[in-house]
Amino acid sequence: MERNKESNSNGKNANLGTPKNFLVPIMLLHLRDFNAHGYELMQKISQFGFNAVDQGNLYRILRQLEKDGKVTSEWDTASDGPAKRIYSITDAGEQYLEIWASSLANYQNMINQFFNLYQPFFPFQPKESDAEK
Amino acid sequence: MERNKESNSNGKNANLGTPKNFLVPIMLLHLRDFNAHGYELMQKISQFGFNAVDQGNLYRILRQLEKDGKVTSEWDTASDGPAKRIYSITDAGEQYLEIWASSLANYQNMINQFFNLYQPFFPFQPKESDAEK
DNA sequence: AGACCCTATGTGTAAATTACATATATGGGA
DNA sequence: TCCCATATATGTAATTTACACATAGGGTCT
Repeated sequence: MERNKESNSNGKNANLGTPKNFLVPIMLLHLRDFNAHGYELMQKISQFGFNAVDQGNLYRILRQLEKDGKVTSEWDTASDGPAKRIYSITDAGEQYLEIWASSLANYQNMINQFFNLYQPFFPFQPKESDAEK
Repeated sequence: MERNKESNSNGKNANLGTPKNFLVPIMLLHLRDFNAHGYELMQKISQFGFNAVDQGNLYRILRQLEKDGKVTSEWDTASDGPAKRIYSITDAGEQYLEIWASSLANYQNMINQFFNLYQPFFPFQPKESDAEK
């Protein structure tokens, strides 16, 4: 059966235009500042501006990043609760984050271009609110 | 056989983080300003900041947009060369473009948040160059 | 002890999206 | 005629995302 298309009948448009793999740089960015396990990352990231983070996806990405040598992990069995897999970023991971940053900057420019063309007709203006007195 | 992963051996990272369906709002935006056929759109858009536009993808998107009632088309057999399918945006298309705009604004904020956290360590700064004198 | 919930990490798989290759046709110029 | 630029389109593999589900530790309430 067919899944809901973007614009479904109830008018909710959940996730138009989210960039591919956007979780990747966000995760690496957090891991650059502090080591963390998946569940912890998930909570921090959900306060980042996402509607929701798919945990299955998040754990899968972590495993893939590890396979690619961009993060490393080890079990923490000492602290309370179920064992946690603590992730740390590697040098390769930081370099990869740099590449991501330049890519995001590039896309940022595209969005700006979009709004440059868009605004003349419909002055939506995302931030930087009006108040021209 | 497996396709190239993002970061391939020669260091070229073609398309990290390109947003999903980004062609859609760009195309609608252009169609809002003037009716056009696919080939024409492709050329204008390739000057927008994309490395390359997949024409198969572009034509497929146009057909899908038409199926969804966001654009309409008619053949132009009068002018030179092969027949062109001229597309026009509909009211539904313009509304859809609005939704896209707010979605892109939202993502713009996320990127800004990203750079707010990223910069303290690595002052990449996408635009708005330094010169603090 | 058993039921229940929160933490924590994963796998299975269908759907959606993108990338790459290829097919077809018109018309102009050499 | 052959080639090239224009113009539209399909086939299909690879990638990415979404949604469902599985497993397990440890605390609390009864």
